[in-house]
Amino acid sequence: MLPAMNALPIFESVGRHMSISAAAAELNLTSGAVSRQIKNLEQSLGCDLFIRSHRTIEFTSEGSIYWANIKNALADISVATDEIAQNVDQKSLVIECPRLFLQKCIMPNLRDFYATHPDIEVKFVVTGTTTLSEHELDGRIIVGDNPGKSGIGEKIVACNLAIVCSPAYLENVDQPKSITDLAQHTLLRSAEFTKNWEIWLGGYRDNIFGQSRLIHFENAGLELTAAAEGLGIAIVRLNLVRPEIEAGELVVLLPDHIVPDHYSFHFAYTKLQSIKFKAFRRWLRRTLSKSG
Amino acid sequence: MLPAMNALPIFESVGRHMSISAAAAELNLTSGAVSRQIKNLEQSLGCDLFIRSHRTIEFTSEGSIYWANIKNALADISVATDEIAQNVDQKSLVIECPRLFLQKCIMPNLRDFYATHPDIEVKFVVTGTTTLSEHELDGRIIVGDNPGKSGIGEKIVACNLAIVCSPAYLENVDQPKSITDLAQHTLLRSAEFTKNWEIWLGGYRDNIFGQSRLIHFENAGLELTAAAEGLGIAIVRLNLVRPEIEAGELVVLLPDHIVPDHYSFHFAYTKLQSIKFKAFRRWLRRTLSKSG
DNA sequence: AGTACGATTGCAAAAAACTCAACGATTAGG
DNA sequence: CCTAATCGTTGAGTTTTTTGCAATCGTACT
Repeated sequence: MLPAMNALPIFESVGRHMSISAAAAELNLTSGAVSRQIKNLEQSLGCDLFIRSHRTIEFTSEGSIYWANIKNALADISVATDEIAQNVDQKSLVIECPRLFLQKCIMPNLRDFYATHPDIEVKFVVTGTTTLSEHELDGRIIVGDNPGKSGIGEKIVACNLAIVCSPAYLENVDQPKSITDLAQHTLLRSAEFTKNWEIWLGGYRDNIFGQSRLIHFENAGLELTAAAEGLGIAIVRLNLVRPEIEAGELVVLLPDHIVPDHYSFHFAYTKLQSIKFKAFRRWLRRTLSKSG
Repeated sequence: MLPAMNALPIFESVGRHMSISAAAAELNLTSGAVSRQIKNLEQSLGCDLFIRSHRTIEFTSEGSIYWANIKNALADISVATDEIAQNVDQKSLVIECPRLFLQKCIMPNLRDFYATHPDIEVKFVVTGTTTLSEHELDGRIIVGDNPGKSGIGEKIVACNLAIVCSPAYLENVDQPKSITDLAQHTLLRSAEFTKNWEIWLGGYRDNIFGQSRLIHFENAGLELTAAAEGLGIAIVRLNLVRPEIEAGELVVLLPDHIVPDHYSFHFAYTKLQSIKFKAFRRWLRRTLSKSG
């Protein structure tokens, strides 16, 4: 009689760690999911595999015997699989994304990714810095929804547009109370995303741009630094500067006027057949849904 | 590296039969499902396991090696599982159902069930013939929906009420053209389901019963036999007499007046934890959705 | 007593597996 | 040569299973 096959690797992990939560961490699952799988396995077998006490678990005699057998069988399967599997996935994943997104959203979490997926190598490419053809790219993170492309595009995290400045900047000028007040201010602008101000200002665009002082920067990172230095008002994607806001280095102006937007992740249907790609996508979505 | 575990028993079966459809039959799946599982396995491994030609498949060299290894590992798992699994399921399933349903719907298909599940023993109990307490029963098939009971109840097959007689009966009398015409006829009635005529006649009940000739039988099977012998008009559940109708032994009278009804299957939530129960339920639903 | 930690569980969401039906390719029979 | 039948594959939609989240339980430690 064969048991629920997909519960076996989970059982093996739980038995090795002698801990539901440790197994969950290893397998990138929640402890609830692992707990259920074990429970289902036990119920289908008709006998307990673990004795639950306090906050630890230990094998029953059946569990101990079963674990040893399953461990060996899984090892055999693993060896057999490695023998014939030619890692289509051997080359690294290539993901394109905007510079600030890479710095603020990916980098801080990348250590976690490599910790849980030591076998997967990901290469990030900043949008616009290289000319990669479509098929050299495994996935692409962009602002908004990609129009007119085949494949899958999914929203991964909000990146609402807001305007910010440093507290120091406000010491010298009147705090703007409405969009029209911005005509009296210094607006920081980056060449990378020239549209952001236009989108945010909407109908006020021509009016404001005609009167306010503009300072241009090469990229959004510099714009942000300038804002932190008190040079003027920058337009930013809110989720990218959460730490600076929490630290008090930046404050959101006109918080009632925040324009919703989001990043999305795009890739070809066929990518879903790659185990490594799926692992990365899973991690990406999960990481951003927590931090975003 | 571990592959998709639940694809392995499928792969083993396909390799043993050297046929997608034979494996599908063995596993109670459609060939499409099996085909996909194999394809997914191949894609996750990054190499083909079978060569598809004409309408047959054969192993690739990798497939052949892999199959032998997987077969052994699965055998190990199976042995290990049998070692510790104390078949909670060892006792047979007990299912209660109406007599005619058993004869007409279950019996004709039971051979198929035992062929695909030689390890599962099912004991059928005719409703009303024994007094089994609730917890001795694994499931119950009844007409209509079970009111006021906890657990799961699911409609499994239609059993619309219709009236029938043999062609021979019609030779001696005028064929009824409306419900009121039944007053001039002989109505066959069984003690098992006394309500059927009442339900079917609805508002005409008192009127018809007062005038027509009634013959009572002990059970629905006798009533049906009597109808086939030309003794009168019987009320039956349409799906139970489909063979007789197709063979011309019975004809449906007043086919515009068929009262919809259905059998349903009831059981406790906890039964879903038994592999054998789940296999039976699956078979039951599938069999009846085809034949019903 | 209060807090902390690991395991469990109800519920809703996400993912995977399955069925159905249509289709393509090939073979056997007429 | 054409028609019917068979086997495997595929697209679309549905069902089942798995999972995450968050609340909860029970015990140990402070």
